[in-house]
Amino acid sequence: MPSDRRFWLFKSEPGSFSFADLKSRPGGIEPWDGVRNFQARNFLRDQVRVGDGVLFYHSSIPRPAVVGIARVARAGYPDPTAWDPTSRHFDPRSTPALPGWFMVDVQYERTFVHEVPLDELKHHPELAGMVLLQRSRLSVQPVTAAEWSFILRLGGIAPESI
DNA sequence: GCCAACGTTGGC
DNA sequence: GCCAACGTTGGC
Repeated sequence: MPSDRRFWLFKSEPGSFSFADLKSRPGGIEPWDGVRNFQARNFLRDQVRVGDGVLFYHSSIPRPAVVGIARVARAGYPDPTAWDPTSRHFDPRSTPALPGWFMVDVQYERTFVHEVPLDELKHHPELAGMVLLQRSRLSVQPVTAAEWSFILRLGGIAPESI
């Protein structure tokens, strides 16, 4: 594993797009479009790199949880749904010449042996600094290497096996 | 379904 | 540039 690998947490409502949906995609790859928050956009455009680790989080369900991991298959590129008038993510301020929104591709990697629910994340002092617990609404957020390894172990995955 | 948190918009 | 209004997210 490259030492400069970064880690992220991506949120998705499983009713719209679930981790099982990701797994079933050809090659396990999904274009992560439609992000319309400036802070998340900046991460996608400037910080997220190929090979980075992604915690896949299911939100807006009775038991929100990290359910598995993915990796970044393609780094930031312009999100074409922004200039598609038929898209629910259409934004007329963004054009192919001057794109306003960015996306990455993610690829399925491993399903956790045990889901790690939000309630459990909250109860580990090691995770008290997680962005998820402080700015819960951010849909793409950084995770530290220590948080990554800790959460993988909670999920039943040996971090050194990834 | 409620509502708190908070990001975004727009009037001034 | 401030800030009130508004819209959205997401836990519960």
